[in-house]
Amino acid sequence: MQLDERKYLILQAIIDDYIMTAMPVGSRTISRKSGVGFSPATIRNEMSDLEELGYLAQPHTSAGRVPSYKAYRLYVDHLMKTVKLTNDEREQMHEHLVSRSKQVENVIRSAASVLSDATKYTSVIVAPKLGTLRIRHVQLVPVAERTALMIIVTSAGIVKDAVIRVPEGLDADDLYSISRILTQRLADQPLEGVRQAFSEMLRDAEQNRKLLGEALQVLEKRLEAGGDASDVIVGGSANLLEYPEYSDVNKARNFLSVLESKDTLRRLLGREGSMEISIRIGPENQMPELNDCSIVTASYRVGDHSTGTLGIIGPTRMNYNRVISVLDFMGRALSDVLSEYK
Amino acid sequence: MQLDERKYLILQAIIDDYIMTAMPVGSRTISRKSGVGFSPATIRNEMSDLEELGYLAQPHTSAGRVPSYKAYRLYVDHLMKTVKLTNDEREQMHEHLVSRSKQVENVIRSAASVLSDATKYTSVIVAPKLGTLRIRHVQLVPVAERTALMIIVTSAGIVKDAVIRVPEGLDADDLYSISRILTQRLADQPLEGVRQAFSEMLRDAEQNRKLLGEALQVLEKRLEAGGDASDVIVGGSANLLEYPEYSDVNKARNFLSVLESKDTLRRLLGREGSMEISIRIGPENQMPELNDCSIVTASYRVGDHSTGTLGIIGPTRMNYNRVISVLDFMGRALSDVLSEYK
DNA sequence: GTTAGCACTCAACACCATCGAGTGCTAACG
DNA sequence: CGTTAGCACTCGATGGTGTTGAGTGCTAAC
Repeated sequence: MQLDERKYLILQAIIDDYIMTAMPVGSRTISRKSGVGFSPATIRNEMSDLEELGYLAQPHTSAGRVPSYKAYRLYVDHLMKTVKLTNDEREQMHEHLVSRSKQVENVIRSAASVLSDATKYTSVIVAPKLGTLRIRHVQLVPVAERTALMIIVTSAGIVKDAVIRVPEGLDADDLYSISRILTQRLADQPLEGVRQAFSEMLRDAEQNRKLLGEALQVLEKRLEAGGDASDVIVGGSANLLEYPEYSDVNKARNFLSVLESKDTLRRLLGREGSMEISIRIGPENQMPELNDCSIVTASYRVGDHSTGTLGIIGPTRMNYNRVISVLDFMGRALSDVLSEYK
Repeated sequence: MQLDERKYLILQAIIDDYIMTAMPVGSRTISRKSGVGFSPATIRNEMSDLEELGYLAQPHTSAGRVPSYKAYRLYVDHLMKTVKLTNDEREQMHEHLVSRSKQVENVIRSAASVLSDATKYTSVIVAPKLGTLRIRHVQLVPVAERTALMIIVTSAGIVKDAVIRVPEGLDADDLYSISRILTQRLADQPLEGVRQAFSEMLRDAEQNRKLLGEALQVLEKRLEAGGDASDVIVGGSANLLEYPEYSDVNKARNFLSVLESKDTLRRLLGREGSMEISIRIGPENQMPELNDCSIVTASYRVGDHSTGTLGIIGPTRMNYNRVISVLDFMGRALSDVLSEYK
């Protein structure tokens, strides 16, 4: 059996309704809707077909139908009519985003709360991937006897810092000289390439071998760890309780636990890196805990590289339309704000 | 009417039981308990007295009694027998705490998750108050044309950074010289006194007035804002859903919203600064949303100053005993770890 | 002063009838 | 031949009813 025009129309109406109400949709409801000129009986026949095709499911015999994952997939791929954000909304969001300090972490934090406010779902943002950023400046700052803070300023203005041990007897001026050398050598290198650069330096400057060795180690650890917990920011986790699908405390707890595990989130969001919007519906997430959730992500850039991800997590019956518009806009806005230093 | 020995005993037994079960406790239950050698009837009489005195309440006529806030207050003040943590637990917690990077934010993050793991409640930690920290080093790092990052290393090793605009034509070396001057002047000053120091410098060095003016402004803003969102760290928010008092979704949402508002949390925790443990039960929190919650806080020090707060938020019937032991231990452990730089 | 006994209260639970939204099928209609 | 009205059927939701049991308060006896 093929899907004809009318089946599309009806399926769309069902999904639209279900997204709003979270209640199984009956034939009468659809029939009454504007744009559909058929009697409940006709609709019932079509619904029966759609069920057979795997797009709809019945919770029980005498209930309406609910969309299946397959239906959502079809919906986001073909049926959805994109809505635009009003200029008002855009302005408001943009304003919130730029109003705070320019520090990257703060910008991202603001972005997360703007996202969750605008969508009423939970938002997650992953900070720029370190590997793709370029080093702008390296600075060693004395902290205590034989201890220094290594600060790395990148093209995104982000500061990565780490405490390292330094050989005895180096004062602030020594550290500055070393910083200068480090900066000269490493400036404009992507963090990824930093390793070779370091090894070259090790050959050159024998006397500072120990210091550089430690700095290298720390850097490497940073890189492979992929950043720490502060790099994944969650906004609006209270929103999830607004939706009836999480009024079951166990489901809600499940969801919350996922939100607390930053590693999992990073993994979930960090899969693809294109500018396009990625939508994963229910089981497509490959995580049993998130079988009833959808994740919509977009990515943002710092400078020329696509580096970070922003996303919305919500029930499968989320308002994809709205979420996509918001994410798309915010992705661009975030890229703009963060690329300002470039 | 006065509370005699037996009334204390019974009240304690009731609270202990209620903390475990969250169910109204009846006279039989108490009577059966070891240590109480009276029949249910006797206990009933005593319970009736205790109710009249305001220590107990009855949800409805034919139910058992539940402790009132007044009872919890009495409990934590007088009745509670302190339990010690096992050495095993102490070691385990300490290990988790020091295992990660030494960066202050990471230490605090670890501490929050250790706290919530150990207590099964939600933990909140407020980073050291800036005002009491001493400046160790100030460094300006070029980020882009006319933009520099001002990094302030404090006695706790914390880095406060802020983007500031600088006059045109200053290169890295100029910034370094300025940093040196700043460091010389400001080193060992508490952040609180920084303002006067700055004004003095403004008089001295006319030519850098603009730069310093901006730096001063930024610093001031930082100080009065009391830090940004990253200074309040919440751990184990999923834990709250373990308790039947939050199986009502609305209550849970209430709670979650509070946890998301970092400002509120800072206010809630930041009230007192003594090393002692502070316990606020139900309405004592002065926040209607938290009428069913208790907040137990301890403070930790960096160096000599009492500066930050760590706390547990949970239902009023929380296991005060355990929570207090854990907080006390963690307060000390955190102080040790953070004061290492001193 | 303590306790056994007893009548009373009331939430929780199971049971049952009713209601209504929704379906599938069939037959009639244009 | 597609569409629709009509109708019997299903089944969750709702609300009323009776029962159960935990718990109380009171009184009288120990």
